[in-house]
Amino acid sequence: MARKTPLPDDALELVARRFAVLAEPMRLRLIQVLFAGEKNVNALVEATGGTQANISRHLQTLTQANVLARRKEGLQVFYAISDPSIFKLCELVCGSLEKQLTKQAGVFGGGR
Amino acid sequence: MARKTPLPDDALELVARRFAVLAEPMRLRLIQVLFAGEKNVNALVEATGGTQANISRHLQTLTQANVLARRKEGLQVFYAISDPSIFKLCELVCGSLEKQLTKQAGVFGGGR
DNA sequence: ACTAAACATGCGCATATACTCATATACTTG
DNA sequence: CAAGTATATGAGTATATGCGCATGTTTAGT
Repeated sequence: MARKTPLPDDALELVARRFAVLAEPMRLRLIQVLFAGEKNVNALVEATGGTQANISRHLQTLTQANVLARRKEGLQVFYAISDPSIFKLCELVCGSLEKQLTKQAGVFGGGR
Repeated sequence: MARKTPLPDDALELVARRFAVLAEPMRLRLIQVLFAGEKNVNALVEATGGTQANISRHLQTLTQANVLARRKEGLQVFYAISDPSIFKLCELVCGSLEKQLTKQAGVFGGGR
């Protein structure tokens, strides 16, 4: 992003939208659960403890942002992470936050 | 983030907040301008074309999130990027978006 | 002490969006 | 075709937040 030409407003809004998609705890929870692999909606509802309607909406948001991929199989719909950069994104943010929080309490599990 | 222990809700909210800070075009604009180095508020107002009040608020948000560092010098206040992970974050998102948009129009400049 | 400059902040408005409830749609099975 | 299951969506509400306007606060100069 250290480019000579500044990003136009259109591009900035796209980047902002991208970050906004990741700015909700429930969506992060879904992403985290999907790190283990593809899951159908019902499994995600149970894993997250959310309501079916709400989970469905979040899945729609994540899919429209091309973060998740949607695969329909009979009655069920399976979702999976489709953008590999999500892994690094989350690692970066977690690492940065851990550094910041080292001075304070340990909200994060153990290490790394 | 592919850890065995799932992140607790507290941590997820922290991560979400982190992303939310980066989910505003004007804040991204500020960050982009600051990639070139430390600047005072007036310079940032002129560079972004925003109002002084609004820029000041965004700077406060970014500083509270430890994305920027604040340095007071006489009448002026200088801001600079304090979290180096911001660079990689923006690169990752931009790269991912460019890939997605390759099929469509070229909103981005030339492409690194 | 007064004035001016640089920055921050209280307040109100408008908009966005996450959530819940109820209902609709799509598909399978009998 | 009827009924049931899995998922999606429309409507309404509550909360959050970005913006503009006006004003407050801090510091420098005379």
